[in-house]
Amino acid sequence: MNIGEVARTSGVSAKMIRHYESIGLIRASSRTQAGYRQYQARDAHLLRFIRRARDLGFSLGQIRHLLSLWDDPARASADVKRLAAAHIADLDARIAALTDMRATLMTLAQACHGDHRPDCPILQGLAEPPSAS
Amino acid sequence: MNIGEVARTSGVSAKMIRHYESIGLIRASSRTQAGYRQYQARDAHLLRFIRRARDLGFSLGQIRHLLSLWDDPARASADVKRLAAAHIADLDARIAALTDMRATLMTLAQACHGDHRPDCPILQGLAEPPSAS
DNA sequence: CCTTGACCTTTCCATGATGGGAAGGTTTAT
DNA sequence: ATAAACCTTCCCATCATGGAAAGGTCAAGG
Repeated sequence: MNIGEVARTSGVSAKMIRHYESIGLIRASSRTQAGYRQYQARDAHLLRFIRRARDLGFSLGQIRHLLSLWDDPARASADVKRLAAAHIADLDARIAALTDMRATLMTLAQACHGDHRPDCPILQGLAEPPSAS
Repeated sequence: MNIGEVARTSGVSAKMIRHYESIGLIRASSRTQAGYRQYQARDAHLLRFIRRARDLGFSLGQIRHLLSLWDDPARASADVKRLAAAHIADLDARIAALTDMRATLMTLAQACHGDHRPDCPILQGLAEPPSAS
């Protein structure tokens, strides 16, 4: 399989596959005489794993860790769970931060007439210290 | 006021103030003979505006727009409100994406024993196509 | 007057994950 | 033989931010 085909079947772009190889996330594939990378079905499997982990928001560093656990028959599932729990905590923090922004912005936007006049509570809210009340 | 002081009073780092100047988000300040940037109270005010907008998650591009509206006495508040609404929609999309990740990950993590054994539904979920059920 | 420490200056590099594009080689099909 | 569709490496860009280097300036104290 050339890189284009494995990209198609794994959902990871050829660009990213080369990148993952360059940072050592995946092992360098074999090459044809012309220098083309050659992949097997298990490479596609691995890339799909990475793709799904990315879709769940894991960083490449965390994925590196997940892959080493995946690869280790003597792993403890507790280690995987701990990694997942840490990531969930991170997601929670990000969701909370975005939700706070959204709430503040909604409050300001709701107070804004949104007409042809210049008076705007949104700009006022940005210009003045956020009132605690 | 030197850059350090205005950084302290505005909450924007000196590094970022120079950066904002270099990309034209704020005008270049006057300089002392020695080349030190000099700021006035209104510069601190402007930087605080930028800081609050950043805290609400606006991009520098959006802030550029917000600043031009802030500066325009003939603005229509509808334009500000539209910008805010677009940003709220963006926040909503990001919150939804993160919430989806969190839910999927929680489902997998809850099924994981988290003990010394290698069997792990989290890794299985990443290795296999997510089941639709 | 000189030193020291706390400022300031510019410039280059790094992050994280991804994409774009250039310049060139290969393979395949017409 | 040629064109299309691949592939290769290398460099650059994103976005907002920080770090560090190498050097100039200023104020306080010996």
